[in-house]
Amino acid sequence: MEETKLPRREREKERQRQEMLEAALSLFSEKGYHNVTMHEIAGKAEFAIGTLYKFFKNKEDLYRELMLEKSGEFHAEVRKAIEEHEDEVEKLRNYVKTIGEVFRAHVPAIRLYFSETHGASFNLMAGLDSELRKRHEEFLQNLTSVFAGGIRKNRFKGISDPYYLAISLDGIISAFLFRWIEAPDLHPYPEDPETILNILFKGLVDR
Amino acid sequence: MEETKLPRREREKERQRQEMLEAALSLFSEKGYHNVTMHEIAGKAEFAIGTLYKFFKNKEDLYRELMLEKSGEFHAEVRKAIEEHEDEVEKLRNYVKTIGEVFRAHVPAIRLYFSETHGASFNLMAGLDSELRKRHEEFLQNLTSVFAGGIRKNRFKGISDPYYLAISLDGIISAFLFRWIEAPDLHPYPEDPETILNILFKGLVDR
Amino acid sequence: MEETKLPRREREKERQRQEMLEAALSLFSEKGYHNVTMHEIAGKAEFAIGTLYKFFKNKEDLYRELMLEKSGEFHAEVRKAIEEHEDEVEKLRNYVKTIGEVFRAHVPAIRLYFSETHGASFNLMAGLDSELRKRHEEFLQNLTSVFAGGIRKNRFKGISDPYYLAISLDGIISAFLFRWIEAPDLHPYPEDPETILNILFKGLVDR
Amino acid sequence: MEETKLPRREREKERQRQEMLEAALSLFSEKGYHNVTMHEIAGKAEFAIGTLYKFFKNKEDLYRELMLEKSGEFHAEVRKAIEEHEDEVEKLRNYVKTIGEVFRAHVPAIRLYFSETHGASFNLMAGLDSELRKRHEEFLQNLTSVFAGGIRKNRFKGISDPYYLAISLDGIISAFLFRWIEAPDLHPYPEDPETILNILFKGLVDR
DNA sequence: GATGAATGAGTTTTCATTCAT
DNA sequence: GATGAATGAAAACTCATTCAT
Repeated sequence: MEETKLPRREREKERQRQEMLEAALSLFSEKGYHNVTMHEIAGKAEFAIGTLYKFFKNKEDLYRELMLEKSGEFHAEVRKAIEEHEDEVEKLRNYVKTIGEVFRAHVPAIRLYFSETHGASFNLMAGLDSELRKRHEEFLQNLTSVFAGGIRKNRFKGISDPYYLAISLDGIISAFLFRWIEAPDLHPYPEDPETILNILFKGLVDR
Repeated sequence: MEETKLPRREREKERQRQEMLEAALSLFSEKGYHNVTMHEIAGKAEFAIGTLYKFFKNKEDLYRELMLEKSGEFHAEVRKAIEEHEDEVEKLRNYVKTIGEVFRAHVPAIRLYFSETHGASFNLMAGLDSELRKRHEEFLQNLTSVFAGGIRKNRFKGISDPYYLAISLDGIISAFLFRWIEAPDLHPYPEDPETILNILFKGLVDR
Repeated sequence: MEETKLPRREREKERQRQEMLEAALSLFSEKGYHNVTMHEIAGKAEFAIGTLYKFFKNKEDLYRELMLEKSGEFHAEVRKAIEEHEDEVEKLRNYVKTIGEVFRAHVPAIRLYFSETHGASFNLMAGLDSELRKRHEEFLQNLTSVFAGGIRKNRFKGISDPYYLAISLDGIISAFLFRWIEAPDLHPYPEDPETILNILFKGLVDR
Repeated sequence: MEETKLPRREREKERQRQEMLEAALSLFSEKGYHNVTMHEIAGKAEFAIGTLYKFFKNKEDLYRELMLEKSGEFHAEVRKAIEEHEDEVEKLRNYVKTIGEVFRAHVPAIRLYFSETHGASFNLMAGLDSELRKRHEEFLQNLTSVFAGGIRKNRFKGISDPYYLAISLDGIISAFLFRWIEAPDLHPYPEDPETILNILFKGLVDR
């Protein structure tokens, strides 16, 4: 019985940490990093400000951990989507579909993520930046392998470099998703993954 | 000689304004809006703080005017690139090439632009946001017309919706440029526009 | 013993608040609202500037609360002086005497009070102004009742309107007190209330 | 001809000075000393800021001169009212009447005057204060003489000290006028001087 | 002599962070 | 271990005043 005590402590602690991160995410995504105070976060999470600082060294640290955690979950889901199927076309289809679902499920985190990866944080948090970028690059490598594999296996014919194809698919999807985030009703993300994939597969053909 | 007197005043004023905007741009793009103080900007532009406030009502106003001005120049150059040629393929080629040049010429402004259009500004400056987005949307409409025209004139065959093609080309280019901005040496923007256009034209073909 | 714990917190807080108000009063009364900085007040009260702002939303708020509190104490003492006695002449006598004592005890507050009620605050703080004036008007009504009562009960004969008599007594006392505030040694406030009352009672008689 | 040239210059200068003082008076009386900027005054008077500083050493100086000038006019009119008649009762009657007219004619100046003499400027402008007070004291001496004269000549019987009577009449009138300034409709200044004089003459009589 | 552009000291206010209880 | 009162550095912005043209 005694041996569960500490783990319970741990679990309790982790639960509190999550509550704080959740409060922070919701506030950051709504108002932006600089327009949220540590007191607000503590208040929303229903902890004392001192307690917040017990869990996170400072505001930047809190932000960093939040971003890393969310980006971890995010990439895990997307990577799984790619690995799930054998066939490369199916992998791509599933990727396009999954990323839409993930976005829908995590709008606040995504808003923050975009702001970090495509955006204004600049040197704000140099360290965080580089970690997120590393993960993005890793993911691009995964996607590159899918394209390379598909070409090798003659599943489809890739005239362009697989890495470039990966960057491009990522860019296309980002463009659609970014527009969707800004105005979900005006710019829906295509239900059918084919809509997006076809842009690459046969978007334009020279006469 | 007397008749140049008043214009000279005006020109002098405009020159000062530009110096202030230039200083602001360089600082904002390096450190981000919230990490730059008005004193820093005034200092870098070599004016007293009071003088800065003579030209711009407040920090937000300075930022807004900076963004609108730069985005105006930027869009003008890109639009010209599209309108310059008759042939649609040539239009696209020129667009891809020009945008690379524009980026190279205005790195700091672009960093800021990305941060505003793809980024973290949240509600910070609702008015600016919407103006910049409007311009981007207008540009996408221009690009859509190019695709639609090319298809109509049988210059190339577009399987996908022209609007989607516009979004996609924009997305692909953004992806390349964003990577280039982050690490120019590691991720050069393709010299030859064909490299990017081919991703759309024959990037991938179903077996 | 435990039950005193929370009240002690409260009492401690109130004590600090009073220290801040006291510092503010002394500075405001010496130099005037606009010539006192929040840092000065914090410094004099021996608190950090942030602590001052924990207690008062802003400078105006601090001023308002100070004035309302002091004016409350002030009016309470004077009203009590009027209500204490049965006989109207005695009421007036006691009022003239008490107001002198109150002034002597609260010189700095009085200086501020004068500046607000007879003075230069203009539209600076519309809300405060009106509250203080309301209280003064209420007090004049009390005084009017005393005069009316004295006349009704044949305690003395009032040729003039009781309300005018109230305004006048207030004006006479103010004139004496204002002069005393400016130069206590040169213009002492009459020790004997009769000196002032007699001005009204038989100051001047037509031949 | 030449000798009129300089006087004309002088006169022109004085006219400009008056325009500046008038603009300042209107703004100060409306918003209070600290809420008016030198630029506002220059703007309202339609002069350049530099020109304003040619006429007045600084803001305080402008204020001082404004107050001294207005108080000079004011006291001259009132003194004249006292001196005009032979009979002391008539003097007082005329004084009460005239002061009401002067107030009506110079509301903005009066507001400022009250704020200076009964009010909040404190040490703001020690020098000014003392000059204005000196004039007020002089005026009280004039009034004292009237009371003393009236008593001596058996024109009326003064039970109280003539100086005290002067202070009191001044206080009564101030009380009425102050109320009138604050709310002219609610608290009109008595049309008939007798209303006020009777408060002193037979306001209250012991049974 | 008039002008008004330029100056920068000084003010209010916020908020990340600490530490005694 | 949690708390939240206290801190004070730092930022945006104003405005009296000067002085080159």
